[in-house]
Amino acid sequence: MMAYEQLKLDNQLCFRLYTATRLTIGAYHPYLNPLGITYPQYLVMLVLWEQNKQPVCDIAKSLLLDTNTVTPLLQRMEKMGLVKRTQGKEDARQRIVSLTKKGMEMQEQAKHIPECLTADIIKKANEEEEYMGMIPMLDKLIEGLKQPNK
Amino acid sequence: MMAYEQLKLDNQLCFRLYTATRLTIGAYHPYLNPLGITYPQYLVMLVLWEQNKQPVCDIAKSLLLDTNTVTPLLQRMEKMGLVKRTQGKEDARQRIVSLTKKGMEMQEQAKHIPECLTADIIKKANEEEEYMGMIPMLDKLIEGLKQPNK
DNA sequence: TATTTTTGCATCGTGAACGATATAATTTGA
DNA sequence: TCAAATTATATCGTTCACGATGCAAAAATA
Repeated sequence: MMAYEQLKLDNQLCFRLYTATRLTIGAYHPYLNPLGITYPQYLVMLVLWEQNKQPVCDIAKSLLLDTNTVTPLLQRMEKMGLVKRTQGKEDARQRIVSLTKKGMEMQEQAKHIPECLTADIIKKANEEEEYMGMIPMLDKLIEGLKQPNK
Repeated sequence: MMAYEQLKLDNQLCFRLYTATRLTIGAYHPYLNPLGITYPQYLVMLVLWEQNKQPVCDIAKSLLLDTNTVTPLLQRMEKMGLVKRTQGKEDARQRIVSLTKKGMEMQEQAKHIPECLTADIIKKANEEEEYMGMIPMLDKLIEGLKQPNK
């Protein structure tokens, strides 16, 4: 049985994206484990540190995720004492998510993570420029594909 | 409260990788749904079409995954009638995974998926060269980070 | 050879992703 | 104004990822 050339794993861009993502998220573990949060939870923290008190839908929009992913994530984070969720005043459907004291203080502990991670990647895979060079392509890819989530 | 510049979502390479991956996998849905398989299952099929009859560990190695991810995946695929798993003869610990007739026939239906996907992405996000240009960088990134799974 | 270590596979538990669906509040528009 | 459509959130079920752990077979080593 012969594989079609185009079906070979080695010719798949998506498989590379998928693998690179998994491994890169794995590289965050040494820094996120001490904080007790996962990578998706870290992303939510980034969003809230940048802009506190947001309805669930805005957080979801920033992360290009649906609420059925974000809601349980926030529920776990609330249970951990990182955020609280209050009823919206103007729009009663909305749940406004805000950082607790603990959630705000975590920013200080997290502020070196990006540079640590860059350093780790450079050390293991060399050359920073190249990775940064991917950014415009990834952005274009995301922009083109993100329609469903508006 | 001010966010540190480096903690802004917009400065995160990994978030882009993560999002681009999710959206790209999503772009496979129109083609994988008719086959009744998921994207990770499609990856397993790619591996087996390229080389039938492999122990679980080899499949896992190809995909840079651990057996605790691959085993349940294969169990589901066996239940769907795509593969069968037999005891290894030389090494009794191994489970040899092979394609069923149904699994082999699926290759014919799948052979146009890569070009369809490329066409979709080009149509939505323009310019093929750029995405292909990411391949060497992703490979280097993967190579540098993949140590744990050997 | 006997013991230790490693390897291959499996199971369990947790946390995402995401399709499908539900519910209530808001908005639209006939 | 009142029904219909939309929006914001939540719940449920399934499938991945993956850490932790267990077990038996094989390999390494004393």
